[in-house]
Amino acid sequence: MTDLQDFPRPSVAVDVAVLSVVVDDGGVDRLSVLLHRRSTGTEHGKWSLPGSFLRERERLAEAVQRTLLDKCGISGLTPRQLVVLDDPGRDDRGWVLSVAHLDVVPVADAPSLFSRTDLRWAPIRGEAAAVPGQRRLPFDHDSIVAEAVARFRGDHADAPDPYRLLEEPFTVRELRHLHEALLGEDLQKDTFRRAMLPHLVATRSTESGSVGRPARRYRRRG
Amino acid sequence: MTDLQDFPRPSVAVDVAVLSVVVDDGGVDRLSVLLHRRSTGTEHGKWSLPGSFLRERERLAEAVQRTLLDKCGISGLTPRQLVVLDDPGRDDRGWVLSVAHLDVVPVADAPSLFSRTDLRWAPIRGEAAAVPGQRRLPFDHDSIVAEAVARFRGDHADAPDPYRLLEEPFTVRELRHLHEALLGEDLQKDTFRRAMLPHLVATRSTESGSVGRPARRYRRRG
DNA sequence: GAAATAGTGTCTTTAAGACAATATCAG
DNA sequence: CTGATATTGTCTTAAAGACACTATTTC
Repeated sequence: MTDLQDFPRPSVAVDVAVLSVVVDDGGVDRLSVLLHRRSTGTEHGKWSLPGSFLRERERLAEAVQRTLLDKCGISGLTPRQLVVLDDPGRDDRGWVLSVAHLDVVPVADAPSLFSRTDLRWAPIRGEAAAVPGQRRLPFDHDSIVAEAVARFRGDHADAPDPYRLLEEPFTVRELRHLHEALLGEDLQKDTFRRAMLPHLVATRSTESGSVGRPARRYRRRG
Repeated sequence: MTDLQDFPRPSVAVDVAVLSVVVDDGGVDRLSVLLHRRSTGTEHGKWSLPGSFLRERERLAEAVQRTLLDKCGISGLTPRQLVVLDDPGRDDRGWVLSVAHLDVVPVADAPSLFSRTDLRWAPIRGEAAAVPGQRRLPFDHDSIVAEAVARFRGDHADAPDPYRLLEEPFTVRELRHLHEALLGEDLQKDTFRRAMLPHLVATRSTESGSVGRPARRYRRRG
């Protein structure tokens, strides 16, 4: 029988690209990624993706949830595995594999993180995080962000808000604005409505208070 | 600075679902997965996916290639990462993470592996490997096979033989037979041709020797 | 009623699928 | 020429996109 002790073992970390749609300085909804920086007294580290090392016999998803709770105070999300980064030179500290993850914060919860100085929402330009004064993210975090954004956008091609950024029930317009923000392009309202309706169930309630005909609210089907 | 020694480290393995299209007993082309069994003298282990432990500072893809060379005598393939299996109880020997991979053997090379008693091509039924006398594969290898098959089939929806099972140049009919075998369903010949032609470039050469109008041979575009 | 937004009818354009005619080879 | 298979024409059907009309609200 193979003895596990015969094999050298790498450190294993998890890194998370936490995405959401938040309002930028110009008042525009933008797909953004949550960055974290270590703060020791008055010293600040570079902005990077939240991550941490896997603990003994811990599941990867649990490690991600623990990381988000410890570093960002976020809970209740559902991480999705993306890819393993295995370049032996990727971390100066030694041989570290990192399992990259994607997770998503509901739009209602995203603004609360603005209050912290060790966290920031960086808008996505193209497929990369745009941080003033910092060209790139450390390690291979830029490629993780690119992978997360590509996966996230692809999943929105035919399903309504599959990551549940919106609280139910919502109007078709809210849904469309969300999809437009995260795809970075405008969508035709009637085509979008017809594509999404089969995946939605109407509720009794309608929007109120605004001008114009009130919009019906929907829930996701299934 | 974080000291890596503070963290317990898991063993990390790679497992590979090697797929190809091979002729079964009935003379039918079938999508199949390559299984391996340990043979010590007259004792035989269960059939399972080839796999091994990651070596110090080794890349995952290299570990896969080394495994295939050592256990199956195969070289020259290009492994693709699928998913990390992280259930702490998945291996009785201890805490072992496994990075599942998909790889593909060209149809021309697949038959040569039939000669070995420690290897076998198991046809895929549904999304699982069918092995007479063995209901399931050990560990979580059945789920790796399912994941590999799903990924492999999905990648064939619009691209001609993306994993390069066929040697160039090939006729549209050979290409269609390949796709039919791995999808497990018949395809309409004219629709298939029109879907694939944009991704192919015609060569000067045509098939010869068979009855009927000779078919033109093509190469993949790009 | 005017303005605004929701929701639908329908026409146009494009793509997919099916069927069948034509093309080119071996014998 | 006959039989076989490749290749293409074209008709039918379905989907996507665009445009405009109708519906329901606030003011």
